[in-house]
Amino acid sequence: MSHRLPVLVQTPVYSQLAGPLSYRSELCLAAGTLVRVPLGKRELLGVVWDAQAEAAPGVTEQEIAAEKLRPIAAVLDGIAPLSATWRQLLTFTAHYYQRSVGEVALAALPPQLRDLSSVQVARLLKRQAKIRPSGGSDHPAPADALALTPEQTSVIARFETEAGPFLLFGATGSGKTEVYLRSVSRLLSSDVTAQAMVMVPEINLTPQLEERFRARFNPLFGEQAVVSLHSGMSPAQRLKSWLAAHSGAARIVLGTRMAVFASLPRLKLIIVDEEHDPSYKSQEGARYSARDLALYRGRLEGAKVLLGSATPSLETWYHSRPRSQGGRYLRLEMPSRVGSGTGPAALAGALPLVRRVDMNHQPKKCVISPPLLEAIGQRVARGEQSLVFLNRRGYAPVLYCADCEWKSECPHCSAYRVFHKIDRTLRCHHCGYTERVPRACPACGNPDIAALGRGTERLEEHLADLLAGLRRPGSVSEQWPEGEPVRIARIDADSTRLKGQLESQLARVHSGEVDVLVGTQMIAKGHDFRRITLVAAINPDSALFSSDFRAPERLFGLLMQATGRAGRDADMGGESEMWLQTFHPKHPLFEALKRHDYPAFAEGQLKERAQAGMPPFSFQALVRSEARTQEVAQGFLLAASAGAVALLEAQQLTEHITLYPAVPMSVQRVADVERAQMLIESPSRTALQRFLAAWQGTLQATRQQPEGRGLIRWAIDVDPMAI
DNA sequence: AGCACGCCGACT
DNA sequence: GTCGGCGTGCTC
Repeated sequence: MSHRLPVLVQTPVYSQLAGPLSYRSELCLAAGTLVRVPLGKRELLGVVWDAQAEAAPGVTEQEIAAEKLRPIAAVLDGIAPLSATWRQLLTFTAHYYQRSVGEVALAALPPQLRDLSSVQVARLLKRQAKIRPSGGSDHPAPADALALTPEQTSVIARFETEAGPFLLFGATGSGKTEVYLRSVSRLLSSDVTAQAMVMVPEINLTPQLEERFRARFNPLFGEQAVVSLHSGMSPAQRLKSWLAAHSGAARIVLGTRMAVFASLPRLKLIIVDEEHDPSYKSQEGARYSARDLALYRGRLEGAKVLLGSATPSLETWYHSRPRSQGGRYLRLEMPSRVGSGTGPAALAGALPLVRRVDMNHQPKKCVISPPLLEAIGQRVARGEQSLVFLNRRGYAPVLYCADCEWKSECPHCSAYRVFHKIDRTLRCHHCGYTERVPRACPACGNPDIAALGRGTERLEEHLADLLAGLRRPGSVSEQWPEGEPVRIARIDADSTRLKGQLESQLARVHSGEVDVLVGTQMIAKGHDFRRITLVAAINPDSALFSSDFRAPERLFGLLMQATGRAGRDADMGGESEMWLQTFHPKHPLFEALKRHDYPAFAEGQLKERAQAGMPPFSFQALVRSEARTQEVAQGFLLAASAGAVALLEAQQLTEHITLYPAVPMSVQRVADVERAQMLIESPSRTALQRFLAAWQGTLQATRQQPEGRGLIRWAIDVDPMAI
């Protein structure tokens, strides 16, 4: 007897094939089974899906005659079927973010699984089974013997006894990672099959976390206990990690946002470190938030969820207000820094002093104000390190001709090309278009073209100039009778492009070889610098008056994180400083930062958001469209919103949904493609979801109509990060 | 999305 | 006379 099986393959929503496809099979395969199926001339990886699954939004389902069904090509029977909760997680993700289930589910599997034949997979599994080591010894994890601070002890106790989800609100350097390690350790020792997932925002941060987890857990649970999942791994490594997690052999999965979709049959704990980080929101394909999905998945699977941050997202902060006021997460606080135990008790764990330099009272056009320069000089003289932070890479953001007003515009984007002095190029940071710097103005021939503004390259050069007279202490030698000159290093996306460069640069800083480190936000995140006693933000003002309502939140988080880089060694903690050069020293954001007072900052922001009816007090979605001309891009959105009005009437949602007009995106043209967007807002998440699901069909239909002619693509971004 | 079929321009 | 441009159409 032959069965009719629904199978998901990787097809996008707008392909008319968005729902599961039907195939014939002699075997009645369980939902979740991986198969290979023919589609047209191709053979694709598919997942047997649940029979009752409804069609994708905007697609009308039609039954295909039994005799026209094609048979399944192969069954990957070495791999256990994906669980019902995994399927539910992916179904939810697809619906919530308005994509097809096939696209989302197949993208969540390791890419190599899609290319491998069933024979190759079987061979691989055989090899894996052979090398599987037996579990580790039952020695207690060595580091679990270390003393915890009272704050850590109390947080762990509450985490164990209460339900969550939890927000671990801990200052930088308060020992959040130790809490993660301890919670995982307790779980895995008390439940011999339990699995845990730990997410970090960036690939850069995984090696250092992986090292700590391996050191702690490999001796206990064997070599396969800890695996990583992130896009920097080779396809083969990713498949291996994925299979280890799926089979239950891996007890701990570390990874970036993609890890939230890993198959973990015995998942009991999910940790989201630096939960506020925008990297958790995907900007490609399904625009999912791995943090939000972690919470959903935790609820679905009965796993505890722990979000950690020193500067939580305002959404999380709001949801973690006291339960008596309607809060849904439990807030656990660790306000104090951990002292290393070697320094004087009074200084151990002190937070850096925040100093504001009022740039209105400094020499005009100075980049490093005299008092800051003086302070950096003092650090150099004492053999301490400084970190100078500027969120703009390259030498200068624009070249300019004073004679004819020519500017280094990108011919393909509505943006300026950035001058990179190192290789004498003009580079567009949006489309990558690169040219050699012209010797003279390309418009009028004036040989005297100027660099406007500054990036990290120029700052590095400028600092070298300013500090040229200084000598490193104790460096007098035959070669340097007056002592060696100050050493400056730069860390940004350009100086760390090649593999291993970031590591070697960081090693130079750690060894004390570098006196002053210049860099972008890359250096503000996570890296544990021991000898830095001064951090300076050169120009943090630009984000203060941004049109993006989330800009202050991001700036505060970034500056707080940067502040956290200073004085992590307790011996120096009390004397370390964070310097801010600003034209608005009295701005409430800086006032709160000075007091290290995130709650006050958050309260102010939440008040503003509540008044303006913005998230978390409302829910948003963005439709973006791309075309050769701005008229077509906006015309498509305009036509689709006309359809939306009728839809809202029919759904009786007119009162609950606000449609904003289509506007050009802030960077209107990228790589010769014009971009437009349109905001949809609602105080109710359910109403927004209902509307979007129905509107999906209108958007697809609009594309076929005259208004859709010339449209390159469109996409919905639910809960967008930036508007 | 892939991959076909299908009809008009510059090359061996 | 062919190779190849990408415009529409189909895939359980």
